[in-house]
Amino acid sequence: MTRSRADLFDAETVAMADFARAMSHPARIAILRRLMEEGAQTAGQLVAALPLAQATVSQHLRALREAELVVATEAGTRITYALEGARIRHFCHAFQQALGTAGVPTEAMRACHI
Amino acid sequence: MTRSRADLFDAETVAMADFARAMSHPARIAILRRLMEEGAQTAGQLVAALPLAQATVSQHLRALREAELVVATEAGTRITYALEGARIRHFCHAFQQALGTAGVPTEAMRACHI
DNA sequence: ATCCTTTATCGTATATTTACGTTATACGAT
DNA sequence: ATCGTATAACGTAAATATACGATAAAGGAT
Repeated sequence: MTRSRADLFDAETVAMADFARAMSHPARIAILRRLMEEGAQTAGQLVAALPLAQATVSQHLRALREAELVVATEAGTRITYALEGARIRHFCHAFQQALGTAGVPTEAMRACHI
Repeated sequence: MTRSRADLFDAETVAMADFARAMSHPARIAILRRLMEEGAQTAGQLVAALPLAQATVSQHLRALREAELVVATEAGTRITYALEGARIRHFCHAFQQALGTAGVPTEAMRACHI
């Protein structure tokens, strides 16, 4: 990957790839799904819920923070994570727009019963 | 990643992560977007459209094939790639369902003008 | 038969990711 | 002040991903 990325592809394409990459590990998907289902959770709660060492979960949380898919708020010694709802929705929508209608019969085709 | 994956996470979570991983490189996003916008393309057309060597594009196409996001059909010496529309739609929908409504005000909240 | 085109595969160098033990930091409780 | 808890950051080994030249395989054209 010598020096590819922003130089070689347009910004929108790179942004979509970065978003997908942030989601490209089961642990990170599991974290996001859990935050969605249970609401905000502390790092410790997430560690307890995942089959990985604390250091590893912390590393995945950093990746999600850096991709701005979650926000962390400190309260004393605890750190609570919550979804960046707006940003996640934005990208789900972008994917839906860009790719989510692939091969869907058009109005005209359906009108003709093709 | 010593031996994680299917052992440690549920199938749905792994499937979503695998889909995201298949999309996690700008070249692969660019390929998918192009197939969406221009319709099916030969490998050669995709090579011409991307700032990467033929071998590299071929490798990205294999990744997309293995993730079943595209299908290849041979015609003589040419190989034409097309989107696996149904599968892509399925996952765009799955992400929308699982994460795409994060932080959206509920009916009840909106009714109360919160 | 020979040559050219098209595309996949091989080999390989480099970069990135993942996992985890260990250590550092910072807060709260005693 | 000391100790325990909660978390991030460091260091590092192993696995994967990325890029690309070179080569192989298979059709088509002459």
